[in-house]
Amino acid sequence: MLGLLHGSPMHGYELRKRLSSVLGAFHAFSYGSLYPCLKELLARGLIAEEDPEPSPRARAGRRSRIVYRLTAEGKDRLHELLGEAGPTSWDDDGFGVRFAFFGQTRADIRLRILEGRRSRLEERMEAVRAAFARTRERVDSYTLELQKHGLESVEREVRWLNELIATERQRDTGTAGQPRPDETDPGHQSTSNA
Amino acid sequence: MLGLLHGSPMHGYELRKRLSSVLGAFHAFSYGSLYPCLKELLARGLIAEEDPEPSPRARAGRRSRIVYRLTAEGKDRLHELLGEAGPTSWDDDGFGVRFAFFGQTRADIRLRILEGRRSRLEERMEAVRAAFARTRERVDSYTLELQKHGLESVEREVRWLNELIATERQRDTGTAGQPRPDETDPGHQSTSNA
DNA sequence: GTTAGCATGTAAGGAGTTACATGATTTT
DNA sequence: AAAATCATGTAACTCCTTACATGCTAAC
Repeated sequence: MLGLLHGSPMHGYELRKRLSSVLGAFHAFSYGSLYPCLKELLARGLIAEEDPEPSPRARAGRRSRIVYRLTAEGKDRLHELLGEAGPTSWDDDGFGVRFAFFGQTRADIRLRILEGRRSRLEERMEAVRAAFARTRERVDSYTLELQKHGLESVEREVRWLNELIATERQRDTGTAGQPRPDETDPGHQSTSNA
Repeated sequence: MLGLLHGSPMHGYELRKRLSSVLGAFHAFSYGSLYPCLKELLARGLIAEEDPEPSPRARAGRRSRIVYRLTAEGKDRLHELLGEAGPTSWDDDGFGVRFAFFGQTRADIRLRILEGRRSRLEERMEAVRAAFARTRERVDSYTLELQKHGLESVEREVRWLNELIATERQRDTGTAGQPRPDETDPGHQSTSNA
């Protein structure tokens, strides 16, 4: 939520829609948790109500939408969270959220997160492969097929991470002094950029 | 848990280890939920305590391990659950569990579950692609890359399902009268089978 | 005989959902 | 003006985890 509000001020209802679309693959939140969360962030001073700009046509008692914006403290906390190491940044959700806001993250931290995620996946692969070897003869072929598919998915993600890491390194060393604001896109093939 | 106990009677501690290895990719359970669950299944009569076989060396008050076995009612309930249609059988967890016990599931139900999962994934892909087209120009390249990777993962699973479905259909029509207990393995490439 | 790991259990609490309640704005 | 949808919020509940408490069994 802090990450989305960093982009632009928003009200809760829209926040939820964006949450579903940006993090849709990982997680969505119901209003039952979203609004209490906004409340707490407000109490902690990380976000603030945008005062309703006194535009010509605005009615006095207009209190339907409540637009929140990120405070300076909120910005600090956001970058603290995005840069945080540890288990929370390696699991599916934690990594996904951090990656989604890579655009607002320092290059060295990006690299650390990508590498952390890769190590974690490699550990998991080793564990699965070990269990694989141990139980190979005792499980039916469906279980085997499932495990194989899972393993290949993880292998695929590791290859993806390798590409991203290579691209990050290249950008780091190759264009040290000349930041290129565009061209942030790591080796893509088809998606037409506008 | 019913599925694992269908394989062979077990005590809670071991049940948890198997749960982690079979469903590891999807979910693991802590003892704090496992033992209460066993208790409830016992109360509902779906499992029963295996009476400690009076082996020569067994002491009287031996109450360290409690081995549970599936009752007839438990077996019924298991097959009812595995064959159940609806959302619970299409999400990641639900499908994973059902697939893991395909060996104990009727062929027509297997097919229905595979096809249900495929439809669900295809719906999701359509939704993501739509969001993709809508927001393409407004998101940074990292978000785009993430969505692309997610989409490709789903596409990969759909291809996997297609293979499985084809294999199921083949087995259904091709070898109607002659069940081949081995050769259950659908078109695999590398894994050496013992 | 003491440490390490097996084995069972419970109580407190975190995190999020569902279902409900309410009102404002836009569309038909 | 009715219906749909936008928008905010709360209370009860579900599900699971963490942390703790307890004893057994095997190894050194």
